[in-house]
Amino acid sequence: MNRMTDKMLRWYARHARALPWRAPPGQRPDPYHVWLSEIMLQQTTVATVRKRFDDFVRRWPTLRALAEAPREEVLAAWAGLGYYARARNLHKCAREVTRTLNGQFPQTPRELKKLPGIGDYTAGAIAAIAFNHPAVAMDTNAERVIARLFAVTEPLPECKETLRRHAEELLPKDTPGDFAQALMDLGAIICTPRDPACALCPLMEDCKASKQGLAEDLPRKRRKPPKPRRTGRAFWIERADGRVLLRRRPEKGMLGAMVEIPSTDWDGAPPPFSGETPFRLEFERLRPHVRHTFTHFHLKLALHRLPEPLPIDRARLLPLPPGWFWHPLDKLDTVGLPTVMKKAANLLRGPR
DNA sequence: AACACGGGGTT
DNA sequence: AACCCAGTGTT
Repeated sequence: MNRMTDKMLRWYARHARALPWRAPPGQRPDPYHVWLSEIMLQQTTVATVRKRFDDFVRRWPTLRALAEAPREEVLAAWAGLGYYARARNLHKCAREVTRTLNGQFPQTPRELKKLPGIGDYTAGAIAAIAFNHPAVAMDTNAERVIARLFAVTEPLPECKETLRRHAEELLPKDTPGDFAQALMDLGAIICTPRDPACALCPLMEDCKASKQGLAEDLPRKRRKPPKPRRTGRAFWIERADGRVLLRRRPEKGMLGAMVEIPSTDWDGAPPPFSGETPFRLEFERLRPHVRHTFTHFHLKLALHRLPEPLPIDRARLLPLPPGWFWHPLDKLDTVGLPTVMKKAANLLRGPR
C-alpha cells in the first residue's frame, strides 16, 4: 500500500464524520442509501442533504417504495433542493433498477453509468462505497486534495485526467470505499478550498503544494462570466373557496416539471402590465419584487394578484390550459414549489 | 469543450 | 458580489 494512502486511511479511521448514509464501522452500507445520498449531494452541501436524506428514507424506506411512488410526490419532496433533473432522474432510475435489474444496483462504474442521473463521479462513488469495487470517485474534494498533493498547476478542467491518474495511483484495491470517503472528509475538514489547515494535515510532509506555499492557490480554475439579469411577472389567482391557480412547468428547462405560479417568460424585458395577463383579468401589483439568483442569471420577479378572490362561478368559466389546476391554499406547502415560487407565494398570500 | 441547470452558505 | 459545494446531460 502506498505510504500516502496508508496515512489517509489511518486519519480517516479516527476522524471520519458520522453521516446518516454511512454504515457503522465494519458494516456494508445499503446501496439504496449510498445512491440516494450521492444524488442528493451532487452540487449540494452535506448540511443541506442531512436534513433531507432522512425525510426521503422515512417516507420511502426501500428502492421499490420509491419506484412505486407517484412522480409528482417525489418531485414535491425534492422541492427546494434544486437541480430538478436530479429528481426526475432519481425516480426514473429507481423504476429502471426495480423493473429491469430486479432491484439490484450494478456494481461496476461502467454499468452504473448507464443509469439516469449517474455520471463519472457517482458511478465511482457507488461502486467503491456500496460494493467495494476498486474505483476512484473524483468529486471536487478529491480533485482539490489530489491537485495539492501533487502540485498540479494546470487549471481545471484541463487537468482532470492528470488528477484521476494520480488518484488511481493511490487507490487501495482492498478498501476503495474508505479511500473515497477519506478523500472527501480530508477535503471537507482539512484540505478546504480557502485557508486549508495544513498544520493539522496527516499528509503535510507528502504534500508538494503545501511545501511550495501553493496549497490555497490550487486547483486553479478559470473565472466564470458574470450573470445576466432577467425579469418576469407572476400572477396570483385566488378563488373564493380558498384555492389558488397553479400549473406544472414543461418537462425540460428551468425548474422542469415543477409546479409554479402562472408567470410570464423570464426575458430581459417584461411585456407592459396591461398586456398579456392570464385570462385578461385585471391585476394589482405588489410593492415588493422577488429577487432570486439561479445558476446562470439573476431574476427579478414582479408580483401581481387579483383585488378580490374570483367567485366560483366566474372561475368555472376560465378555460384552463393543460397542466393548470386549482390547489387548496392550506395545502400549499405540500405541492412542492421551487424556492423562487415559494418566496413569491409567501408574499402573495399575505396582506398587501 | 461549453453550456444549462438551484439553492444555500461563506467571505 | 464572487466563490463554493460528494456533478450530470446536452449540444
